[in-house]
Amino acid sequence: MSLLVAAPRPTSLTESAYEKIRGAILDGEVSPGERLSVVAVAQTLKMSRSPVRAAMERIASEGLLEDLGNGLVVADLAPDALFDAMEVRELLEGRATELAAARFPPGALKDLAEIHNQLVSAYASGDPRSAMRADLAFHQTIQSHCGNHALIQHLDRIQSRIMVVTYSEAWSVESQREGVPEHAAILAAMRLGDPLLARIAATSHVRSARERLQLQWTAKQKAEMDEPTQTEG
Amino acid sequence: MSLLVAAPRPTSLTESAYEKIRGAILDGEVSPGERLSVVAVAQTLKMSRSPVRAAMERIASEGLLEDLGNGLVVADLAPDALFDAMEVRELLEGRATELAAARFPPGALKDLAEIHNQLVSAYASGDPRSAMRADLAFHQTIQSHCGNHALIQHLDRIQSRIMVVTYSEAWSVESQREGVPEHAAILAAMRLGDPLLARIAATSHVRSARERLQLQWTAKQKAEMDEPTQTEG
DNA sequence: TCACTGCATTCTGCATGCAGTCAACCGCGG
DNA sequence: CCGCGGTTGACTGCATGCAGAATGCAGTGA
Repeated sequence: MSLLVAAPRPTSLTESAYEKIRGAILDGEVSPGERLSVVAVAQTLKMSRSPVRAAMERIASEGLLEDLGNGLVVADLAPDALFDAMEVRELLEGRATELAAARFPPGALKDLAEIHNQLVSAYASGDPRSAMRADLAFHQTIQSHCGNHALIQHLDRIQSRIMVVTYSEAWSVESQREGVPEHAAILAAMRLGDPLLARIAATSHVRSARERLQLQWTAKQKAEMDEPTQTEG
Repeated sequence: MSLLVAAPRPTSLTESAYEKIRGAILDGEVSPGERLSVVAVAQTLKMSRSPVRAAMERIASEGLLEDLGNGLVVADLAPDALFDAMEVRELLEGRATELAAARFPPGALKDLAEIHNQLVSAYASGDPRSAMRADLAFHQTIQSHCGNHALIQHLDRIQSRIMVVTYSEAWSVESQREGVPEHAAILAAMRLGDPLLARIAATSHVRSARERLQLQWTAKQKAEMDEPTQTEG
């Protein structure tokens, strides 16, 4: 929900609103481009505008909402920006996985294998939402043991932004299925406790994911070129 | 001031407050640990509490202010956290410099050389504040040409956090003087337009800076061990 | 002298009023 | 039928009121 960076118990209304709104965005309940008005959300959440407004501004500063002069819309990422973000993630994730491999506790290793199994079965049963969740949990479990909090924070943020976009139907989760063997490779590297291998596995996994998205995008572009807006012609 | 991520003209009071407060923190006008109350700042800035509060919450979400239950204090970083941040910066900066080297425009090259000269003369005249400013400008000039906006954003944020701490007197700017030849190496790599060389130069520069800070820290620790708080003994 | 208690001040967090602004919609003229 | 201006509605941004909580201080008692 709040991805990885631990959130304190919602002691204030603002905190509560923050978690709910952010959760809704990350869960794909509201889609990129969709507009969120303070008053509407405040009514839904049954609180006044102040805490809602504060929460939304905070989310906006994290890049999940975009301030379009009037109102706030769920942030979308142009394909190029998405690929840029994936590149940053590749860097950070590679390092985090490397660090984690050197100090990964056996208990977490079991958890990781379990999550991996969930991922596989989620794909088997054709449940993309669960698959994305498991995918995220897989990476977060590793990251949480890297021992560098700044690294975790930045990964958390960039993953959030990526997730919001890839949740949307525009990016078929299907193609990410190909990432499963790559996950297996990462898992194996963690089992071996081999930092270098882990880093390579993680890095190439993220890069492959990006390349799949890019392929998908160019294919879509081509399709639109061949068949322009149906209203025309 | 706002480091790198371009800020729109302060069209709203909130934006104006944001820039002023953030600028004050980054310029070291308020030190880590210092407390900022909304009402006090609002009076100073001659506006109501609402925009000030919004600005401060935003800055807090960026990690420059810390919410200590009551009030907001300028964020400090424990030494370990600082070193962690430097490690992230090393990763990102290396990549950004590599990307920039491959596409660095000649005009920017002149600017970069100019900034480098400013840095050198700032050290020569013993002006640490100007030196830090020039140091920052040097890296930002490079980063701004890396072509990856997400990368720039994350670098901006992590540099901000690092700056706030290193501005404080606890970290002698003096030792950073040793970084000058490293800057020269980066400049040379940019002149050559050699991405790999640029990356190595940038990476080792940041790593060296971190190691200098670490040395300084352990030395300070040792000194405190030898001579505990003067009130004792 | 030191510890404790009660008070007063101050602050945060939230609610709400108000003005300016933007957008959509409707009706009118060409 | 289409374009255009006016009107209405809604929403944002800012100001401010208010209750609860925390903090610091003064005064008292040991």
